[in-house]
Amino acid sequence: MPELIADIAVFAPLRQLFSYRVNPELENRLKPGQRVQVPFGRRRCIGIIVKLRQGATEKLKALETLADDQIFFTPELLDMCCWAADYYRYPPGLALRAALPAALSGTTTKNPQGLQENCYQVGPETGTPRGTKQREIYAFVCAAGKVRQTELRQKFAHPHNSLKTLVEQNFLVCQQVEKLRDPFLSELVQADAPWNLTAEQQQAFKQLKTAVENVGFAPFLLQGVTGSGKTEVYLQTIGAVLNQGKQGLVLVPEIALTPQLVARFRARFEPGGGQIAVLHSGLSEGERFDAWRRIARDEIDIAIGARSAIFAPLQRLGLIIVDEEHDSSYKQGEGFRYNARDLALLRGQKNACPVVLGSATPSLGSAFRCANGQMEKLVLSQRAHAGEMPQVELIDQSGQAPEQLISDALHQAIEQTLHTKQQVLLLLNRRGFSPFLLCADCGQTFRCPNCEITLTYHQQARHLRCHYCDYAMTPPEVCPRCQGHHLDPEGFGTERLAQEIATLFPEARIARMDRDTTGHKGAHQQLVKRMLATEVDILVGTQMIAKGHDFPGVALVGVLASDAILNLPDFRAAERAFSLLTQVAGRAGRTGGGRVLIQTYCPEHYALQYAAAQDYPAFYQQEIRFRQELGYPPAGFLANLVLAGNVESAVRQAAEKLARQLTQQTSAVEVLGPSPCPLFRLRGKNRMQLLLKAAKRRDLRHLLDQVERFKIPAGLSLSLDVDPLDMF
DNA sequence: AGCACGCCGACT
DNA sequence: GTCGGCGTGCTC
Repeated sequence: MPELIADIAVFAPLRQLFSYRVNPELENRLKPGQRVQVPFGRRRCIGIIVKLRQGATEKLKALETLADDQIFFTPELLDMCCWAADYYRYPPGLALRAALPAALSGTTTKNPQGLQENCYQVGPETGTPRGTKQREIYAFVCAAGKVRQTELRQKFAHPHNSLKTLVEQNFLVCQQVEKLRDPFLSELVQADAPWNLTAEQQQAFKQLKTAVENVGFAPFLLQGVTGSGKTEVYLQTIGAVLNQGKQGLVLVPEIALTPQLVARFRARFEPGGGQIAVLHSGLSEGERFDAWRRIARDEIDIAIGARSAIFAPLQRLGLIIVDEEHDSSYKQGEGFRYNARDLALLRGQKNACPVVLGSATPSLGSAFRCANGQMEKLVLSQRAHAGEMPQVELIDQSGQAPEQLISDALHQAIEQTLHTKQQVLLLLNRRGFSPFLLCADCGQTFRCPNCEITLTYHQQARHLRCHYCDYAMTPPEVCPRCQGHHLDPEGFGTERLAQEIATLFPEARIARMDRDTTGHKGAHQQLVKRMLATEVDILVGTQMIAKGHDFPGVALVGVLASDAILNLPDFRAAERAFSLLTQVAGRAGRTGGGRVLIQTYCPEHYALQYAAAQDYPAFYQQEIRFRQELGYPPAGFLANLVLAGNVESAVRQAAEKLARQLTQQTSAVEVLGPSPCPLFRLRGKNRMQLLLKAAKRRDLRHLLDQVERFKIPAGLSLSLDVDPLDMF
């Protein structure tokens, strides 16, 4: 007797689907993509219906209940997730779970309510409050009407006690409202009309508009030099999408770093009634869930977000934009190791809509696709607003004393720039004060007990910190080995650079931007604002300063220790360096006539040469030849296997055994290693890695099937990264 | 992942 | 005599 069966991806780390009987009363209410509760072993579990079919149900347990009244997976999205789970070798239930906001990924059907917060308004008492602070707050609330506690916290330091008194004395009344602390939505934006396009922008827009109107998958690479106005092309193309009654999805590398981009979308579309959902990391669980739910309820026209927004449940998707598509943050580095840029192309296929990958320095993979005719290239070679491309010079440091951090040429250029009241950016891709503390007497250094990498010295915080696991310790007064008193910081990080710059240019106003100074919320935006208000003359920072924002006042960019970027043990080091240097160079002279000085010990390196010449095509030609010769992506395919465990010898033995077994299987896949991971011990585990390299994706996939059959010894874990971006 | 079963050490 | 350590086995 055939009855209805639901195949369900249960939220558990298991590779198969599980089948359940559907009782007649639920039969008509079920659809693929729904979240349901099922009995699973001795407990109940949440899962997603992947498929409904007819079949024999005798031995099956029955599906229990629906978890929501909405569906968070459209058929296309569900398809994409299942494909991705298979491609990235991740359990389908966990892959689908990763596509949901945290609030829905729990193991119960209980959904969160939006968080509550206090909201104050003027109360019945009409006198004057006693304290100065109380009077200030009271006046502020009188002027503003209803004010949320969040806002008061921003305006006044620690208002809590004053507020309590004001409420007790009936100056204010307090009520609970749903918390809304979205920094993007609390800021008002000014309406903005489409700008006039340059001839190149017009050309690109025309093609994109045609693609948007001819329903169907169409992949594009929008390659535009920094300042060429890619955003305006996005905006007008989205306009065309909305005109078609469809929705746009915009992915950005790190939303916290791109408030300006979000502001432009809001300015363009909100005045006309466009609804924008911003999915950023600053949202609380409840807020994120609300934004998600609004998308699922089809109340949104444009969704903007980082990596995970590729799973936004848009139903009338008409365009996907991946901004700064080369950025490595699109790749999730642990758990479900998907790449949102690659999934964007897949989702475009499933949803039959165009996909635009935008970048000034496209990933080699995307450029390769264009070269093979799999993707159409649109080029913006000119800056949109007057500005000339900056002039880039390489400064050869090889003859210079190693302790001289700033070359004479850079020193002079900084002086000159300060003299003309313009701003300077200095890039040093290493935070902290100095990369290590060294005993001058016996050579003792300090390493992380978990990761064994050297601990970075942070002077301001007065501690040594591991930049991988965040372990911290107070530096000792005397050397623990020889009792000497000469523990000296060696080398430079941004903190020390800022200090050094302050002594070299005592009259300059200096700020630092890196993960240490932008830790708390809003700090990054604060720094950007100070730069824009020209309250800073020299901004020192890590690669963070190269991302996302326009600083019109910057006339000089200096790059220190560019070799450190170039010499990372990774076949993509040159691509990274080229990209970072080009991006940071683009920060100079957005309004014309900027200068970029790159200090280096190997000025002949092609990545530096072509970055200096701003010649992407030439860089691509040379780099792709190298990849082809060695079979690296995009000319080949990689998977990285990592065995981890507490016992070093057990990890080593298992890795060797696995390597032997895989080598015997096939000659179509090269098995490299096993070798200790670049960070052999990370977070206390011993780790060995095996890199699999194949010319054909099929061969690699077949070998990965074998990997899954490998019996992992007790106490060890094996993780698998398909298309790894970095091999740390 | 959970949550059970199972087989060996120190406690009222 | 038990309480409880976490090894390993299973989940439609």
